[in-house]
Amino acid sequence: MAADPAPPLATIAAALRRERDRAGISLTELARRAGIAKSTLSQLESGVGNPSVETLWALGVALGVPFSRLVEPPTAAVRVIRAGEGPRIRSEHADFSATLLAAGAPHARRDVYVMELEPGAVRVAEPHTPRSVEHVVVAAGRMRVGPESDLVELGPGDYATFSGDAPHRYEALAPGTFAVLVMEHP
Amino acid sequence: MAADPAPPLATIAAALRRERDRAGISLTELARRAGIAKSTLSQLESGVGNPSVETLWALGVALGVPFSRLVEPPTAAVRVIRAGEGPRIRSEHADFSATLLAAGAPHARRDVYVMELEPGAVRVAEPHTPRSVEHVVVAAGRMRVGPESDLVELGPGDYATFSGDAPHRYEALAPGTFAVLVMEHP
DNA sequence: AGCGCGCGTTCGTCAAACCGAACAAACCGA
DNA sequence: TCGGTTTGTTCGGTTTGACGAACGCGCGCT
Repeated sequence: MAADPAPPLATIAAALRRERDRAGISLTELARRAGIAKSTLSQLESGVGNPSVETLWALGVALGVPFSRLVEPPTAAVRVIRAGEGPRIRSEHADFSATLLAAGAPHARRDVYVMELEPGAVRVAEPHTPRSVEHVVVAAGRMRVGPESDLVELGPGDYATFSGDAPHRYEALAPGTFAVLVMEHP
Repeated sequence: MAADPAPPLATIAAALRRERDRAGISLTELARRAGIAKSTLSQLESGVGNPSVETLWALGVALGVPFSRLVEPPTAAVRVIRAGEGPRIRSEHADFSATLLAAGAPHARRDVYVMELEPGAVRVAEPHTPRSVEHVVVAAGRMRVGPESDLVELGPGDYATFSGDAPHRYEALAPGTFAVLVMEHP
């Protein structure tokens, strides 16, 4: 249960590079924003050296990413699991079953919502945090959800997941629609 | 979207102490397991000093906790949010509302399930991973859930969360009951 | 070309993280 | 009461991470 065996020297280097050019800034600029010497940053991105927490923290802040994105390895669009589909776990002696919809991304932050909406109204969400992922399970009613380019229709028990960093929508198709929404941002 | 303003010098100290005596081992012992000098550990728990990533990592491994539990602030316990309660986000121009049920624990792994069960059957779950947390939102029907010591009854839209490291149960009270279950383990 | 600017790397210096040992205090059994 | 053990803290010495300056390179001006 435990532990991460490998000291993440290389992981940090990779994460640092990745996040930096995602932000589209130069090494020099990042060093300036983080208030650290660019020589230090250079070495870190080269995979040598073992930064102090303060240093790495400053970089996390400057990059606008949660600290631990820099230290833990990376992760993984659009899937639908219809009610009754998906890997099922059955109890042998009870009327009970559970379906695994999404295995935990190791270090994602996930917020759980209940969402209610009525037909006619369309909620269009502007893209948020890059690499954020949304999960929806419809509890009652019907709804159309997903990225604008790939809308799907869901009924009770249906599950869908898609990237939150593109424009997407929620639209009820029946009165009394409500759903459980899990927003996962890295 | 960003950032954690406060450098976590003190957070680390606190987390270190907390996790260590949760493990029930002495400072000396922990230092030995982690392969660091006990003097170093002593200072870290005192809140002075700014550990290197390698050092902190070694401590994380020795304690059997995911690295970032040591650097991010702690979290919470057993709560019920009834349908319609809780902080609500309303759209001003649509029949839409969302309720935040659980703010993301920074680095929890969360698995999302849909669970169906019929009355008469009781699913009793043996405790799993320490510090694991379960979230349930009932989609349809009624169910009784929670730790054996504190069962609560939920209807459609109701939400409950509780610790998964104590014996707990799921029990349907009405036919056609199904729920969304989020299991979060650190 | 010649110049200036910003990029990222490399080199010496200094502060500090880490270490090992020595330390007082608390605890336990004889 | 008195040794022996274990607790966690404090004290020099060594290693090393972070800094600033200097460097080579590439690009866009004039």
